[in-house]
Amino acid sequence: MTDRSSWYCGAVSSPNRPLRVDAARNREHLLAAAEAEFAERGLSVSVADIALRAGIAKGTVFRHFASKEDLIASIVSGHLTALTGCAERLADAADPGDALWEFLSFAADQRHRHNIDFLWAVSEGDARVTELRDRLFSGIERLVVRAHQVEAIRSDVTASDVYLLMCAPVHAVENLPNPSPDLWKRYLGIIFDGLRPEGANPLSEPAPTVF
Amino acid sequence: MTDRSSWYCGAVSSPNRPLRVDAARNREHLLAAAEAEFAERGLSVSVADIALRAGIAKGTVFRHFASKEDLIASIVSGHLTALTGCAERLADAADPGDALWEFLSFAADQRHRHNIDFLWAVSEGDARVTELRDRLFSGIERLVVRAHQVEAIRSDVTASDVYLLMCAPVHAVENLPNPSPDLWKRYLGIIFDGLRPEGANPLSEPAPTVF
Amino acid sequence: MTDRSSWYCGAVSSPNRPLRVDAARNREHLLAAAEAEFAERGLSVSVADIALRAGIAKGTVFRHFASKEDLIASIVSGHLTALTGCAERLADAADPGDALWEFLSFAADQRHRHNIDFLWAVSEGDARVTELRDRLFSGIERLVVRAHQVEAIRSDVTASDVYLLMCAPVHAVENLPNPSPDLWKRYLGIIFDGLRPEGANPLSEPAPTVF
Amino acid sequence: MTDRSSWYCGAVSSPNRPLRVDAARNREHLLAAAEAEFAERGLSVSVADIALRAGIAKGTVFRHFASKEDLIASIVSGHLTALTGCAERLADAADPGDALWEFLSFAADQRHRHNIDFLWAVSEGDARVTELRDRLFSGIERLVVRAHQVEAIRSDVTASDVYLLMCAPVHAVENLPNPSPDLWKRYLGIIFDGLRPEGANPLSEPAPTVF
DNA sequence: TATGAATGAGCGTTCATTCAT
DNA sequence: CATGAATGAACGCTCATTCAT
Repeated sequence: MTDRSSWYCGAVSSPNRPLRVDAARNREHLLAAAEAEFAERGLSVSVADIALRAGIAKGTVFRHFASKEDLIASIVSGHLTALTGCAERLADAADPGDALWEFLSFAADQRHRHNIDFLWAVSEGDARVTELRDRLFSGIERLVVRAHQVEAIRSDVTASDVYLLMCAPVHAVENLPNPSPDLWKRYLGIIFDGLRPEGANPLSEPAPTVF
Repeated sequence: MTDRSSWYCGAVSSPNRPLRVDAARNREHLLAAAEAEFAERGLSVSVADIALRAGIAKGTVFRHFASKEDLIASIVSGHLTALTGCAERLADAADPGDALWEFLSFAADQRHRHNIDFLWAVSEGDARVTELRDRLFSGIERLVVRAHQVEAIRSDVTASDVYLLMCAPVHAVENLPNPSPDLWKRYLGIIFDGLRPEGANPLSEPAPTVF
Repeated sequence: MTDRSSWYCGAVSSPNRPLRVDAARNREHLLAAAEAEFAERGLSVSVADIALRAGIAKGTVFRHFASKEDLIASIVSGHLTALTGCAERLADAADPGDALWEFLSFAADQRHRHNIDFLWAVSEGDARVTELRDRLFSGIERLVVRAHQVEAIRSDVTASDVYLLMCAPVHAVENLPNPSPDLWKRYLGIIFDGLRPEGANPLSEPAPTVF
Repeated sequence: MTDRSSWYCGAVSSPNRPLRVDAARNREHLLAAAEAEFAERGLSVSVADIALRAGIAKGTVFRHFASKEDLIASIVSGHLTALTGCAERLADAADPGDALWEFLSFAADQRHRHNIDFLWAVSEGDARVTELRDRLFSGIERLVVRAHQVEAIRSDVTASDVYLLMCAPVHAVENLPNPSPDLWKRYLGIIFDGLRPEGANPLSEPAPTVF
C-alpha cells in the first residue's frame, strides 16, 4: 500500500488559486492539527484550539476555510481522495478477491487510525464530498464486479453492500475503550467470511440502491 | 418478541418515588421528545429544543433529570434494560442458534428504530448504564455459550465479538439517507453468516476482552 | 442578660392573625433554618434549601413569607427586636457607662453568633425593619444621654456615633477566617477606649444625623 | 498622598502581553464599569450589566477576564496594590505615628470611594490577592513596629489589630444612606484614639494571629 | 392548608465568525 | 495577509415564584 502520510496534497482540498508556499504550509499544519484535535477530543473542539495547535491565529483559519464545516469537509475529502485512489489502483489487480480484501483493509485501517467517523456526518451536504463519494462508489463497483467474476464473493452481494459494510469493522472496534491497533482485522475477517459464497444463506431483504 | 412500545416503564428510568400523574406524563413526553430530537439532529440538540418538542418549559427538564447527561443516560438505560431483558428471556430458548439470531434481531431493530448510537458514548460514565451493560454482557455470554454447544456459531467467536458486532447491521444501514425499515436484516444476515462455522477462515487477531 | 433563645416570638415577626400551633411551629422552624443556612452559606442560598432544612415544602415557605426578601426582613426584625429590647431594659440601669458597654456587648455578640450582617442591607426598605431601627435608635439615645451625664463617654460623641460603631467589633473579627468566639471583645475594648473622655483628641468631622 | 485616580495601571491587574490600544481602553472601561456596578448594586450584578455599562459586548468581558471571579479579583488586586504601595512608601516616614495615621486614612478613603468591601471575600482564594494581602500585612507590621518605638500606639496593640480595624471607619459610615464624603475621618479619629496609649484599658482577649 | 411540579427570566460562559488594525 | 479583539446568539443550568392538585 502506498504512502498515505501526505494524502492532503492534490486537487481536492486545494483552493482554486495556487498558494504561496508559507500559506500552503499553514494550510497543511492546519489540516493536520484539526484532524488530530478532532480525533482526540471529538467534534466539539473549538476553532481556537485547532488554531493554537497549528500555531496560527484563529482568524487565519477562516482565511483558509470558509467555516468550521468547510474545514471538516476538507479533512473528509482528503481521506475520501485517498480511499478512492486506493480503489482505483486496485481496479486491475491480479486477484480480484485479494483486491477487495485489500481495499477493505485500507478503508478500515484509515478509518481506525484517523478517528474521524463522526466528521463524516457533518460533511454530508458538501459538494466535493458528494462527488468524491460517487467516485469512490464507482471504484467499489469495479472491485465488486471483478470479485463476482471469480466468485470471490457471494452472488447476492452488491457494491452497495460493500460500501455500507466498509466501516463495520472499525465501528465494532470503536465500542472498546482501548482497542489493540489491529483488532479491526478480526472483524473484517468475520464480515468478509459473511461475504464469501461458502455457507451463504439467502438474505431476506433485497440490496439497496445507495445513490 | 414482546411489545417494546412502552419499555420506559419499570424501575430503571423511573425516579425513586411515584410521580403525580401529570408529572409522569410530562416525564414520558420528555423522554420521547428527547429521543426523537437526538435521533433527528444529533447530540447537539439543546435542552430548550427538547423541552419545546415535549411541550414543557426548559426548567422542567431539570426537575426530571439532573443534567442533559443524566437525561441521555436515562434514555440509554431504557434501551439497555429492554435489551438485557430480551437476552435474559432468550437464555433458555429451545434453539440456541435461533435465540442468538433473535437477540441480534431485537438489538438491531431497537437500535434502528431509536437512532441513538451516539448517545452511548456520552453515558459511559453513568453508573446505571455501566451496571446494565455488564448485565447485558452476561446475558450475551449465556447465549453464546449455548450457541457454541450446538455449534450454531464458529468456535473462535466469543461473547465479546457478538457484543461488539451487535450494532454493525444498524451502522451499515445508517450510511443510507432513507433506508427501508428492515434493511438491517440484510446485513445481519451477512454478518451472521460470518459468525457461522460453515466456511469460516482463521482470524488473524485474538478476541478482545470487553470488560 | 436575659435569655435570647426565643427572640423570634413577639409581635414583630408574627402575622396579623394568630396561627394554628402547627403553622406557628413551621414558621419557627423555617426562620431558624433560614438563619442557619444564610449564616453558613450566604445570601445566595435557595429557598429550596431553606425549606429542606426546615423540613417543609418549598411552596409552604411562601405561605409564611411573601417573598425571600420578606423572610430575610423577618429574620432581621427578630434580631432588631431583641436588640431594641436589650437597649430598653438597660435604660434605667444603675451605671450608665456599664449599661452602654453591656448594650454594645449584646449587639456584638448577637451579630457575631448569628452571622447575618449581609442580610441587613437587603431589608433596608422593609417597613417593619425601619420602624424597629428607629426604636432601637431611641433606645441608644437614652443610653448615650445617661452616659454623658456621668461622663462615661467623651462629650463630642453622639447616639449616631454609637449606632454606627455598634457593629465595628464584629466587622473587624469577620475579616478572620476562624476567629475565636470572644475576639470581638478585644475590638470592642479598643473602640470603647476611643469613646471615653480620657485622651480624646478633637474630631475633624461633625457627627452625622442618622435618620 | 499621591494621586490614586489611575491605580489600575501597573503590573498587577495588567495581562502579561501588552494590549492593543483599543483593547487596553476597553479593559479600563470594563474595570471601571464593573467597580461602579458592584459598588452601586452589590455582588449580584450580572456580567451582562457590567458589559452594558462598559459599552462592550458580554462576550468581550471573558476575553479580558477568565471569569466573573477573576474580574473581581482583578479589581481587588488593583486596590490592594495601591494600598500596599502606600504602606511601603510610608515605611520610612519621619513620624511613625503620623505614618500610621496616614496609612489608615489612605485605606479608609480608598475603601470609601470604591465601595467594594464585599468583593474581598470572593477573591480570598485568588493567588494574586493572597500574595498582595501578605505583602500588605508586612507593610503594616513595619508601620506598627515603628509606631511602637515612639509610643504612638498602645503597647498591647499588634499589626493584626491594625489590619483588622483598618476598614472599621468605612464600615461605620456605610451604615448611613448618604454619608458626607469625609465622615470616615470622624470614626478613624475615634478608633485611633482607642489605639493610643493615653487612657488605654486592658484588653480581655489576646491579639489574634492573622495569617 | 400543604405540596411539589411547572414556569421562564436570568445566570455565567463558550464559540464560530467578522473585521479593524 | 495575518492577527486577535469584538461580537452576540446560544448553551446548560438555577431559582424565586405560581398554582393545580
